[in-house]
Amino acid sequence: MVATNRGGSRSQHTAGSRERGAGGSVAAAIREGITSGEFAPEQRLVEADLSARFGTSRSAVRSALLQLTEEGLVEREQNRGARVRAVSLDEAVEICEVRMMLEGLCAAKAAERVDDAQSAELREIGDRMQRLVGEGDVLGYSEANQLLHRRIRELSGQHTAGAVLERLRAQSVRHQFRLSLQPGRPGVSLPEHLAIIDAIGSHDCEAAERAMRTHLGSVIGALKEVTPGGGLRV
Amino acid sequence: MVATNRGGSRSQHTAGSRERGAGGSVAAAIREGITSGEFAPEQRLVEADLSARFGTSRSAVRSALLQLTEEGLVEREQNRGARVRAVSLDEAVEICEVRMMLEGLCAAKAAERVDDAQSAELREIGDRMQRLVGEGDVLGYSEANQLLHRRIRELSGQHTAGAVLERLRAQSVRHQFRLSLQPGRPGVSLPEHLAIIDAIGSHDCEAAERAMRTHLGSVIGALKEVTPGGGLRV
DNA sequence: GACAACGAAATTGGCGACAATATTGCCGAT
DNA sequence: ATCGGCAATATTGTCGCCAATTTCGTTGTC
Repeated sequence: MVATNRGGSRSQHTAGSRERGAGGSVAAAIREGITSGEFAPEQRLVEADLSARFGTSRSAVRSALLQLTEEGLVEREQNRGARVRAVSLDEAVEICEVRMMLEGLCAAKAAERVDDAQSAELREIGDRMQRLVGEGDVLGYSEANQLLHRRIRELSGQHTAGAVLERLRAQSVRHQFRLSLQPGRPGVSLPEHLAIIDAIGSHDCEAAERAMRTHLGSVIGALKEVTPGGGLRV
Repeated sequence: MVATNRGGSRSQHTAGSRERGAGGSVAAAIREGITSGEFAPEQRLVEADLSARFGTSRSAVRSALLQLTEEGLVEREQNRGARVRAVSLDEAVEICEVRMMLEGLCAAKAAERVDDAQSAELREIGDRMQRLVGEGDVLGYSEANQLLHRRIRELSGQHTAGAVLERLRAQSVRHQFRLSLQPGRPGVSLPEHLAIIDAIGSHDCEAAERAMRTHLGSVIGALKEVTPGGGLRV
């Protein structure tokens, strides 16, 4: 018995978020439901209901919920089921502090690695952001914002940091969205974004890290200001 | 009712870590096996074998494996089973870069929050490290090293960063251990640790962050030097 | 002798059923 | 009317079984 054969040569992967099998697609569906707001925070996620809804078996839902628990999107209690995890404002701030560090790292690495075509692409995103702010397209700006951050992450080549950031983004998407709807917010964050793009384009690692930190520091300040009550849920 | 040996063997784990249910304790056992080196990298983890070994059902092992996959400790391939994930040197370096940022954050926050008793505790750990290095107790020094980093994490009050760091630590424990056995290594890292303790003790956030970054930068350098071949597995 | 096709063994994936536990509604006593 | 105990329900936890897939050994053919 046992088969302790080792030494297979698997190419290293990036711990990204590709789904596996049927259970994975169920997890993706539930994740989508949570991030899109269809499933509200603290809402109970009953296994039988979800299995009926997605037309799969209960065990598929079960393993999906287990996976999402690890990702920090759902909470489970012994014999009491799963529910959508509500991240408090304090947690959202903590997440932003981690982002400040990790995206700072990614920005520095990106500044070190980008070629001309790539920095031109970033500048194009910056131009689009500027135009969208001018047009008052808040939703479009929010999308471009996410795109810019993701692109910088990708350009950094930091798979570990990227995986961590992707998970944290899923957890705090609700706070992010709420913040993006705040009037006057784009006017503050736009120049910060442009500064990041400039620093990366001129291959200035330190400036890129500093600019990214400044930007996320500003996000933290805005988060605290919007809900000064403290650890309220959202 | 055939030989339905249920409830067979559990309850011997009073494990302090708040694992959930039987499946959780199985996950803890497998995790222990991986981090302790009992299960080698790339070694196959056959569900039936593990269930026999731990006296639990195959589904418990199955869900445990799923959880460990999310934690980044095992890899799974469709219809081909699970195996212990081998983290390459490149990945270990990436992990250290993330640690550099996140532990830097924790050090800064710790410097901001510690009271006198806590900083005295840190200084005591520093004294112990110094003594252990003098005695040539490499293993004891490695333990004290982990304790110091963990304690700083705890003092920082940063739960999000702490959770990320804990997961990354489990992934890179093998590289960490290998590095600690390197001759001359303690002599290099000891003063770095003492500098961190000093900075936190004097409530100097910036200095604490800088000292922690310097320390982990040195760890990265040592990692690269020990295995200059590149992305070899360990 | 090498190679391809075939078949048997091993292993995982998924499903339904049953047991354990928590929650809810109900009833009676104070 | 309220509170505590008790039964009914709802939901999760766990198990064994069977199908699907991969892997490995065998055999036949060129």
